[in-house]
Amino acid sequence: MNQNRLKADFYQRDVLLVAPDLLGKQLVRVLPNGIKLNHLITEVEAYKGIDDLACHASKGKTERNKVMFMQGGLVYVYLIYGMYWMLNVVTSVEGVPEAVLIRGITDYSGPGRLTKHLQIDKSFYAENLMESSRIWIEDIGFSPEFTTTPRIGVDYAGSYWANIPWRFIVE
DNA sequence: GGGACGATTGAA
DNA sequence: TCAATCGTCCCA
Repeated sequence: MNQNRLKADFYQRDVLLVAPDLLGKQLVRVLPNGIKLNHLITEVEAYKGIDDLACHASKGKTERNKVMFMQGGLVYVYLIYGMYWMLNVVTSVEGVPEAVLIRGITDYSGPGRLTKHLQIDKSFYAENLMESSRIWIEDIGFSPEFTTTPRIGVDYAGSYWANIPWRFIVE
């Protein structure tokens, strides 16, 4: 089993290649009680490097975002508005801070709603998707059509970065 | 030590 | 339209 699990060669590419490629992939989460949850990824956003003013890495490396500077294939989670955990997948190679925010999966729309369903919290910070036994992503041979739009909730980044079409949504 | 703010959500 | 709710970051 798990021969379909995505590995380093998938994650350690440019975030603008990885983000749309994650659409239609299967996110697997094994809960503490052993229940296995499977959902297809339906919506993502790309956050790319220190120049992208909407990306947390644009303010330099901090305790919160340091995992973005590590190798692709790790998990970046952080708390937003004091109550929602955001699930991100780190991409590219060590030293290049990029990540994909998982904004939607089948049956659950919204980044805060899906992490609540999947029981994702701070304990997943820097979790390795290529080795973990409680969360990983599989290729089921599905590459859906998708559309792009500007990213959500990043108006503070200025018109250029707030309007660049780096949100990817399954049709 | 203090204060402002955020890659959201659901209810009014 | 707006409150909930708190870790992180920046300034003093």
